[in-house]
Amino acid sequence: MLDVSLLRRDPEGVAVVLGRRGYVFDLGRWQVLEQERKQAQVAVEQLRARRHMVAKAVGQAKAQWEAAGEQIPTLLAAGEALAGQLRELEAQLAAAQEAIEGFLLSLPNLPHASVPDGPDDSANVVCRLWGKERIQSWENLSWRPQDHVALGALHGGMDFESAARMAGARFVVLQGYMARLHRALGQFMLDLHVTRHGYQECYVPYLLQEQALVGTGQLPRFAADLFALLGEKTRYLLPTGEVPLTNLVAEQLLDQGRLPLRLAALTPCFRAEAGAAGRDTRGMIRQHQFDKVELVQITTQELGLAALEELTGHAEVILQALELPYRVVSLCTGDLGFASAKTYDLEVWLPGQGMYREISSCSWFEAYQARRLKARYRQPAGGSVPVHTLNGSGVAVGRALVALLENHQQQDGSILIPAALQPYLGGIQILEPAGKA
RNA sequence: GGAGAGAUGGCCGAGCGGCUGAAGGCGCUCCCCUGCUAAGGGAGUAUGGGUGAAUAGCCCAUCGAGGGUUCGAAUCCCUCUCUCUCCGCCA
Repeated sequence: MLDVSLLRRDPEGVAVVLGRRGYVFDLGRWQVLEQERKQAQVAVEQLRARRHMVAKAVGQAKAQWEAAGEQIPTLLAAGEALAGQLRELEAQLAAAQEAIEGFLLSLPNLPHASVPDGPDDSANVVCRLWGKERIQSWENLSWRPQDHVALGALHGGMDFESAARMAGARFVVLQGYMARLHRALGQFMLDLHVTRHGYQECYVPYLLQEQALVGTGQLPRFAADLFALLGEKTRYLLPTGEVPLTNLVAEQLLDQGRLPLRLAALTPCFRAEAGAAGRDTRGMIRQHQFDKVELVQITTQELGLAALEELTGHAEVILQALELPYRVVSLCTGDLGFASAKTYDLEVWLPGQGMYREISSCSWFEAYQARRLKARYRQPAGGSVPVHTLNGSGVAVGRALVALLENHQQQDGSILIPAALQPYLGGIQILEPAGKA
């Protein structure tokens, strides 16, 4: 949610900045809503003030019965009339406020000044590249690298058919060392962030109520991306660990000394992928269910932007440790997520497909989520202000598995295990295709 | 699932339908005192909103949430949510 006082002070300026991300701010509608709200509010408050006076006068008249007792019936009648008027005006005010609330929730965040302008992902800016030599070595190869689906078939243990039979499209069953490799990746990542980057490990609910998803910005706009559960009370499957982790500070007033909070969790994620019909149907790239290590930081206004660089670096360490080439991309205004002020995507190189694919997305929400969540901190000078929230994948487990298979394959289809991961696989250094060893 | 108790400010905790935005304590801030520390004395200390040039006034809202009764509700009634205790069941 945007800062309401900023909207009141400078709606034209807000319209310009929102225009950078291709969002058309309805200035006229905002002004009408605001005027209606203001009118209704002033009227209601004046009436309430009069009601207070009357009610107080009744009390005083009763206290001095002999002197003022005869005024009571008049006062009661006046009060009754006021109460009737108030009822009507309060209904008007409530309607006006509801309209404003809905309007505010529908507005995306303002892109930060450092975000490049552009209409879509073609205008994203590559900030840096890691593992260039590795990518070049793929180009000089005498044999053709396979994609992870082919490698999965070769090794066994990656079963899309069984998954489809029981769950439908966009699911997978992993078995044997594929399943173990998947588990090892998640454990390795979470351990690294906890022991080396100072994140607090969290275990969180996977079923969430509407309010939590409104807080982080998935609702009300993106309900179609979520899985909702049937039942007497609507709950949603988490689309990302961001939602429970960030909601940890909802409705909280934190001491500045406790910030920044660094939180991490390994959770499944469930996405309806409603807008992606027919896209990435092959393999494990785009699934309805996947695991992800999520990093969340809760910090101050001063530290917000720097925390984005730090958090992105934390995600990069994972890819470096797994020896996976990647690039860091600054999303342009047109590609920026709804709630984000600035986002870096980490795109891993997939030699089997000859392209980069997103494996992590690190975003700084400024105070946008915090206002929705009512998450504030107390400043030493006094006063409380909304926190800044950030999150990033550190990283997506399924896609990491894909990247690992494709990047560490040998000509015979065997997979070399990076040194950092070996302790999580009982010291195994190489996975041989089924039937070969 | 059954029976009962509860939800008040940063925290703990009092609160008769009107004079309670809310006693008292803790914490915090400032001042005084003591050579340092500890102890002591004094003052202050919620949030959001409206109207203001204003971080000045004045006004409104907020005592878990939402309804209701009333001229007037933290206080009475109803519904919901959550917490606690006991019983049952369970990984």
